[in-house]
Order: sequence, then C-alpha cells, then structure tokens
Amino acid sequence: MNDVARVAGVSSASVSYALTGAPGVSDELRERIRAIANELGYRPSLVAQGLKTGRARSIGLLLTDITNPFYTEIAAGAVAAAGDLGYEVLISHVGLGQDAGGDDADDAGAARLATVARAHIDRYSSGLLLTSLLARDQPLLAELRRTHVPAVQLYRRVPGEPSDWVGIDDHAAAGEIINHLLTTGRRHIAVLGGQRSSYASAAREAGFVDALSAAGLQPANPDQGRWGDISRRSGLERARELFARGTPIDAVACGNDLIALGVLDACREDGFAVPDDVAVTGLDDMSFASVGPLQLTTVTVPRELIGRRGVQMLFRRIEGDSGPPVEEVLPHQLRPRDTT
Amino acid sequence: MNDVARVAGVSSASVSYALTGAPGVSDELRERIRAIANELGYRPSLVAQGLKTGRARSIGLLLTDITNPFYTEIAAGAVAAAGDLGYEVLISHVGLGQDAGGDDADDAGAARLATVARAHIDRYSSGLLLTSLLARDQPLLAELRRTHVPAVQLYRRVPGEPSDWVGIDDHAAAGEIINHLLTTGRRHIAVLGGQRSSYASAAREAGFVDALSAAGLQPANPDQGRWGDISRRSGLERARELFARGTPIDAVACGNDLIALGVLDACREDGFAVPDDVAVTGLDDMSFASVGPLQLTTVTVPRELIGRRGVQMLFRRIEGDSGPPVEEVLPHQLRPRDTT
DNA sequence: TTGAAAGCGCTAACAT
DNA sequence: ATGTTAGCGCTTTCAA
Repeated sequence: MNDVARVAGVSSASVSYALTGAPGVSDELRERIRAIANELGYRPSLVAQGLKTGRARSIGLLLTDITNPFYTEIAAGAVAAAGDLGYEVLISHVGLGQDAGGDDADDAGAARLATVARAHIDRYSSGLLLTSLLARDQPLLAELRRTHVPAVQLYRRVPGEPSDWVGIDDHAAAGEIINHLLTTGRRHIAVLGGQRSSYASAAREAGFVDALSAAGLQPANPDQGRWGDISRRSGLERARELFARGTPIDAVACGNDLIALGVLDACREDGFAVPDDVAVTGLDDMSFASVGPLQLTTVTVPRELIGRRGVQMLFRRIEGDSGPPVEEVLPHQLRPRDTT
Repeated sequence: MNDVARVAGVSSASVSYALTGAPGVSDELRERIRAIANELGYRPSLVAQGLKTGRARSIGLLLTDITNPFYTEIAAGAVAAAGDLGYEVLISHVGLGQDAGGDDADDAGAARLATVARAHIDRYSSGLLLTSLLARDQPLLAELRRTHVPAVQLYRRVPGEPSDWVGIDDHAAAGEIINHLLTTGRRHIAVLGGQRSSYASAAREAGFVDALSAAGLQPANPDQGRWGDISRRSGLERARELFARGTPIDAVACGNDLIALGVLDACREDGFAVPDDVAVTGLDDMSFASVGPLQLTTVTVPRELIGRRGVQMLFRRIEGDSGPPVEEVLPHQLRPRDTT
C-alpha cells in the first residue's frame, strides 16, 4: 500500500480512500491510484483490513457432512446469494457427529462443531450458517446469541432456542407421504426415521405416526428400529433387520432419501420387488434420489432457496436488525415417482 | 489479551508465550495464565495473529461445483488430513465454469476461479488445493507459482504447467473399461466424454479410442458428440441425440459417472434395456453410482486418499520444500456391476 | 480534497 | 524467566 502511495505521490490514506470507494478523494486521483495499484499488482490484505475493521466480509457455512448432496445444494444457493451481496462464503466440513454411536461420540461431535464455529468467529466471520444441528448443539447456539454472533439455522433446528431458521414443515410433509401410501393401497407401513435428537427427524416421525393414526393405523415396525442415522448404511442395516423379522410390510416410509436408498439396497439383496412387494419413500429429494430406472418417490424441498433465504436472513442480523427470531417455512411438494 | 495479562499480573508477551506454547515462561505460570484465559473466555484473534505472523494456519480448497459428490469425497479426505496437521480447511464453491457454454463463459469461469483463489491468498491462506482445473486456468497456476503460493492440483491437471498433482492414470482406466466391454461381447461402442479442455477427459477419451483401435475398432459415434459437460444433463442430451441417430449401438462408455447417469436416464426414456440392449459404463465411482437396483459399472478411484495425499503434498511445500513438481498416480480399479 | 498519525490484537526481538 | 516495545497493513479521526 505504501508502494502505491509512493508511486502516486500521495499518502497511504488516499490510497485507502481510493480503493475502498470511500469519499475524500477526487475522481481523478481515485482513477490514477486505481491504475497504479493495478499495475503494481497490489491487493489489499484482507487480514489487515479485518483487524482494523473487525469484519472479514465473509460468512461461515458449517456442514456436518460435506459428502451429503442435500446440504451441498443448500450451500450452492447460499454462495450465490452471498456473492450478490459482496460476501464470501467459507465452508467447513465438520465431520464426525453424523455417525455418532453413543453419548461420548455425541459429545465429541458437539465439541467439534463448536470448535469449528469458534474458528470462524475468531477469523472475524460476520455470521454463521448452521446445518444439521442436533439437540446437543443447543449450548453452542446459546453461546452465539450471548456473544452477538449472527447465526441462522438451515433446515434442521434446535428446539427451544430462540434463533433464526429457514426450512420446511416437516410434520406436514411426512403426513403427505403417508396419505400418498394409503391412497395407493398400502396398509402395513414401516417407518424408518432419522436421529431422535434431530428436531426435523422428530417432526417427521410425528408426522408419519399422526397421519397413520388418523387412518386408524400405526407403524408396522416396533419403536426401537425407528430411529437411526440418516445414512444409506443405516437404512440398509435397519431394513435388513426389518425384513428378517418377518412382519408383513408393504411400504417403508423413510425419514430422508439417504435412508430410502439404503432400504432400496436391502430390497435388492433380499429379492423384494419395488414397488410391487414393497413401496419405499424418501423425503428430501436430493438430486441423486432420481437415478437410473427406479426413481424414488419423495418430497421435494427448495434446497437452493433455503441457502439463499438463509443468507438474506443472516444479512439482516449482520446489518444490525435485532428483532425477534424469524422462522421461515418454505413450501415443499410431494413427488410420486417409481417406488410407490 | 491485555485483560488476561492484567488479571494474571504479567505482560501480554507472557500471555502470548503461555498460550502459543512458545518457550520463555515457566510451566507454573503457563498453567496459571491458561486457567485465567479460559476463565475469562479469552480466545486469541486469528486475524491479529495472521497479520503478525503472515500465516493463517488454514488452507483453501476450491471446488468448482460443491454439488458434485465426487469432489466432496475428496474434500472430506483433505479435511481429515489437515486436521491431523493442525490446519483448518476453508472450502469455497466457485460455481460457473462447469456449464460453460462458449469462450466468454469460459473466460468468466477462469476469472471467477482466480478471484476466489486470490481471496484465499489475501486471507493469508498457507496454500491452495485446486480441483476441476481446465486448460484455461493455466495463467492462474502460473501466477501462483510466480508468487510462491503453494498449490496442488487434485485429480484433474493442467498440462504443461509444472505443478504438484495427485490423481489416477486416466488413460489406463479408460482402456480397462473398453476391454471389459469387449470381453462381454460389445462391438458397437459409443464414447461420451467430458470437456475437451480437461486434461483428464482428454486422457480418458484417448484411452477409450486407443483401446478400441487395439481391437481394430473405433467409437460408434461421430466426433462431435464425444465432448460435452460432465453433468447428468449433458449425458442425457447427448444420449438422446445418439439414440435418435439410429446408428446401432450396444454400449456407451462415458467419461464419468455423472454422464453415465444421464445416459441411463435416456435409456429409460427411450425404452432401452440396460444392460441387455445397451451397456453403460461410468468412470469415477462416486458413491451415488451404485444406487438402487441398477448399479453402474465404473472404475473406482481412491477419493479420500486423493484429498489426504494432496494435503500432505501441500504441506511439504508450505514447510519450504522447493524440489521439482511431484505427480503422484494413485491406483484405480475396475468395478463391473449391473450395467454391463 | 488531502495528509499525519493512532491503533486494531497480536508476536518476537531485545532488554532486563 | 519475564517485561518492553516495535510493527504486521490497513482504516479513520483529526488537522491542514
């Protein structure tokens, strides 16, 4: 910066004014300084800028599992929206947590998430976009609120913590799935949900059960198999158990698409025809739900839009809006395809 | 920091020593300072630290399309390896580029990639992990080399630019696919590759063609349809054209799995049975290649390992190794599944 | 409209 | 073993 100032014969303050677009420098001088900076290949240090201003013009997006296509589509929406606002999105893959076994692993997952969040904050990130939150992450959310770090939860949310959030109506979506299955004549419907401590998974589970109750039915599988990881592997394993049990089943309603893909794997293994012997449904419509000849019946959710709206909500907070927490419910849509 | 120093009754320098683990402070004092810092909830500013030391203890990972599961699996490997080394990986979704139409879009893609890369550098990122590079990105690579920014290319590489790289032997992998198809009796093999300006795509195309030549054959489709985006959409569109043309075809060898999924979509539309009427092969083995009842025949590549090795190579450079560029070829493996 | 100078929070060389 | 201090590269207040 001093080099630029020297070459231009001005003070470093003028260079700063010229380059940041601040007033206090004539248009002519601004142009001249810009040209010189450009020629010298000068680029301001975002670090020094950050230290001085306290802001890094970046927002952090925390993904529990970057390998999950559903969340990466949200990420793409967030990046696009942030770009429009002149901010950079720095994405972190948190890891762990997803395949948490017991309470220890769970604590480790919460700790790791908090560590990554703090690293973003210590880099003067202007705000945080959080995904895949579980009940155990409530302390982190509370910490962020206490320290006035803007944060919005995407898709999943931690209950009982006042915080901005964008997502869909999970309970209603799950209900629509059940009604669809009932309409197509299924009566022995097993339910394979996600993690018990995930609010979204719990809402879906409740949606499944409530819709079944309304028809005078209940899930065809016992309580204990109903919760598990939201992974293809977990779907496969739980479906195997389910089939091994021998209870008559003509449909499996899954808490998300990944689980449903695992169930499809199990059907394939055990020789069940889909949808003739058994119907399978997902919930998410991640783009790989519709691969090959057997496309998954699911509920589609506006992934990109969740990312975009999340960024916009975050911005309101970054700009100082301190109104009450906003919870925005976006529309979803049932997508009947081949598996029902 | 000054607060901590005041409470502890020491200078801020001692606090720095104590917290960074530097020598120059007794174990006892170090412990006391740590305790106080902890109690006060003090966390050092990574920004100030970065400004002072010139390093941010972070590396940047640039993904052209975060939505592509293949690259996110590489990312997971990179994050794990970097964590072991005490570094943070900050991931950026570059966008654009992938669906570049003409030269303009291509230039825009190159510009956007360069912009994102520079943003990481201006944040004092210690090094860059680059994916999905095209020939057009050569100037960026040259700039990084000139400015001594450590960088390693993952999977794809830009030819003619001395730079570290980890990937597989694309030519050989493509050849194995063709030989597998020949072994299963296919003779009318169409080839649907990726982008012409991608080195990996070009190597695969050459591998396909060379292996066909060795058997006295050539691709069943004309030159012009052979190149395209590496997306499911592109696979679908090009397969439609191919089928509409009416040339007899009993196999389609695709440049990657995404394209193959598109071809599967087209088969489904047009009523071709896979693999009875036509065999379809991918190349990548992204985890969604094996979804549902019709699992894709493909070549599996060590995705996580590419990420891990990439980080390790990057570290050698960060630590000052200035030896000649290293190109590391990792093993791949043919995975015959349902579509052949 | 422009310049001088203080200071963001830390580290590291130097002095004690 | 501990403290003092300069300065990383920038922004911004204040003075000219």
